[in-house]
Amino acid sequence: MKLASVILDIPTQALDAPYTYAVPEEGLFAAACEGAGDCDDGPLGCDFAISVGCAVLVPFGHRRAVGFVVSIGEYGQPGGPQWPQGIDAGKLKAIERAVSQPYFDEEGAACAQWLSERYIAPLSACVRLFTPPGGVPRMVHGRDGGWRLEQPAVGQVDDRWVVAGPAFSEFTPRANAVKQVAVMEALRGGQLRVSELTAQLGSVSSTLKALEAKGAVVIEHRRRMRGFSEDAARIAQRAVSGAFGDAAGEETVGFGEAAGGGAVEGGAAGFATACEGHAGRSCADDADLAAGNENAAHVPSRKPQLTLGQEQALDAISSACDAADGHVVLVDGVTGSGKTEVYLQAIERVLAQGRTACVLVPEISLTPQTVGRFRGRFGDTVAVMHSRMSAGERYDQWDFIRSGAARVVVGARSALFTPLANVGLYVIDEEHEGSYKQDSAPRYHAREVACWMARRSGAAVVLGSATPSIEALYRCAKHPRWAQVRLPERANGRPMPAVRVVDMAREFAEGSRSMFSAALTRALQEELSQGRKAVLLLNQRGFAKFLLCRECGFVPKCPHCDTSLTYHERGNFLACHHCGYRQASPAVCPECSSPYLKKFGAGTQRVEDELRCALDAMPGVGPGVPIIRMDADTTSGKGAHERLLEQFAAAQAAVLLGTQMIAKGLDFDDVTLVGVINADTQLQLPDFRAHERTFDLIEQVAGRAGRAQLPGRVLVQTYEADAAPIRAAARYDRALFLRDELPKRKMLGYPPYVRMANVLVWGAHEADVAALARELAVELAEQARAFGGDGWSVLPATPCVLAKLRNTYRWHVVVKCPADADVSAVLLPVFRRRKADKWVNVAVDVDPDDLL
DNA sequence: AGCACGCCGACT
DNA sequence: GTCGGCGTGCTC
Repeated sequence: MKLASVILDIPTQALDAPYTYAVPEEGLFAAACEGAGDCDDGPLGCDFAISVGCAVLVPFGHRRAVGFVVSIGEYGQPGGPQWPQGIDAGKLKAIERAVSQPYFDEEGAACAQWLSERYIAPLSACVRLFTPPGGVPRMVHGRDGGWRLEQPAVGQVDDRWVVAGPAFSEFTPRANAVKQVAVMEALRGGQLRVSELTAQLGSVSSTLKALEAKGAVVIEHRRRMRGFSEDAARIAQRAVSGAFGDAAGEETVGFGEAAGGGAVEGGAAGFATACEGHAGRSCADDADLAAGNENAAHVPSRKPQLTLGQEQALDAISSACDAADGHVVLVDGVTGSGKTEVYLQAIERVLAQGRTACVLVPEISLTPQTVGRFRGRFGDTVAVMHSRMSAGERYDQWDFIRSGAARVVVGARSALFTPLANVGLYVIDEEHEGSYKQDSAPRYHAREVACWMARRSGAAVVLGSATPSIEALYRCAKHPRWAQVRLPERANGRPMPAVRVVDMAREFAEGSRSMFSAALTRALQEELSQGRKAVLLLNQRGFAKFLLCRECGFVPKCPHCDTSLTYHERGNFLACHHCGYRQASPAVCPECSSPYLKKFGAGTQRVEDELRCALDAMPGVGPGVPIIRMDADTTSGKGAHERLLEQFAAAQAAVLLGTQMIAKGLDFDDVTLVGVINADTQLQLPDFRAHERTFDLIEQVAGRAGRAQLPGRVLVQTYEADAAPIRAAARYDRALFLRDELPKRKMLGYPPYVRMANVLVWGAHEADVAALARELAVELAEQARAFGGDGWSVLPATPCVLAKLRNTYRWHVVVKCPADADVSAVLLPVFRRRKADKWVNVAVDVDPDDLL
């Protein structure tokens, strides 16, 4: 008997296990659709073969449910589905039918399984990562109270095209058939969309019908690829206005050609052959899906001469690829060292071997410029996947990947789960970025998933960063499969801009109350009055309130944890959210007795107002110099991000004022000044990664200045001028930073010296939350003692730093174990046997990015 | 006794 | 997530 293991698409803890069903013999073959009247299941209306990765309809209790097949095979076959415990043969039900094409293969199923165990996450959530954007079939309540299967709203869209028919050349319309003449005339220039024809000539439907009956034209339905041409148009515009990607040592590669436009049939053939599986639908013209991005056609750009460092990096990557065992190469290169060019050439080699490449980029740097660099080199074989695309665009890209025509995928972390076959190389750019960690279940880290996938499939992983994570550096030092390559020089030979640290405590002592120091004000005036541009970074991360003495820079710290204490308005006390220590809030600075103890936190809006006043008062600057503000508020709309950058690029002198999102990816030749308004906020976050993030941020943002011929300078305002991360960043001295940071991490028990799991507990009633968190802490401690052993510890349950968020109270329990221990394996049983609580939620964050 | 409600467990 | 079984407790 053939069995299938099915994960139900019902996100409930009680149902989160594989269910075994019998596979009906006829279900293994796709039955051809008999006729239009037969199927009421939506647009596809056809049967699919039951195989791994399919959505299937299964009987479940008294109803039917949708699930996903994760394994299939003859009963008893090793590795195949298990016979369910306590179920006798008669009780085993059969899958009703498959309701979709396969979304993933056996490897995808294995990955979902691994994810659920590694990140202690629901299987259904892990499987869902692999499903196409726009959704999957699901059971819904009908109006009559019954249940019916609903197909996803998002699917493919077709355009109707008019092409010359078999009798095109012989046919001459009657002279008074004005529209027919016009249509025939228009067609002489080539095929056209019906919509274009309608726009030119008005209603043409009856005309076309008549022409089609005569055989003069044929109306074809062809799939449309959404989103492509708009993207390409924007890239072209950008190329003209002169702002482009991380392209040190290169001209505006590829963009110039793109601006010219013109249709080229690129990469289409593969899609046409691969799409024969679309049952019951004509897909001969799906080739157009790939070719339909008319404006996006690129002439492959020429390769620039590599620097010695780039050559070495490329060699290391080639060896990693040859090893075919999940080797990892960390490309540790300063901003502007030409990491992207290394990726491009490494990908080229992988493609030449017939394999594909998956490139991950942080969401915020996934701009048209970034995509343009890849399309410039690999043309229409590049698929793109990120959250700012519409569901339709993402669906089309997903399907394009599944067709096999896409050879390179560039996307955010979720691009790992697209159906790209035969991946030979995973590239993770800006590897240190926090956005590679998903903040909902499964809380995976893209780096870890890529490494797992690479190991399984004999691929290699390239990590790139100017500021690699401490974890990555540590693994390069310890792990035989990890290697590090340095690119210490910019590809164009320009020096890194000088960084000056401005001591704001001293400024304050000298009587300045402004958030802009005298040095920054002077620098702004000098640069802007000469028609150059400035980027100001407002570091908003770290909105947890803390106290800071404006005279000496003192910040109250926890005596046990070396994290800053968080200020609580209600009750006026300071608390450590790691160990629970608390003390009354001091009235004056404990160090210098100053009464100027400031609660920290300032919004972009306020900074913009103050900056406006400052600029208006400057000789040679004044109200004519625009301030372009980029933060979560001003970039929410589709394309807003690009629009703001275009404004900045187009302006003469201008200031770009923004949060984190301006720290990377953007690259303007005429930016000569970079200012960090408040380097401290992040530094003082009560979190173990606070110093690392501060160091990273300054290094990253410094790289934005003086990238071309004009020298750049960087001003970093801080109340903590002596703090190691700031001093080290100002000198581009990572070793100095690590000498300060690593001993602390080791002593206090933080990564990379330990592994952690953060057990989050949240709910509407704090008492319930606290009680459950304490209960869990006890249970986890017992489990750790029994199955963990030496080097394991479970910290007491405490409120999170962000103790109340959107009206829910948050507590957490931190588990630590040795760096080489399997924290998930020990904790998993505790959470698998736990029943869900009605009022209080629990989630586990394995290898958390922060403990907030 | 008859019924409303809520909790618990099954669901392959 | 949904449903049915069963216990509790209230009402006729």
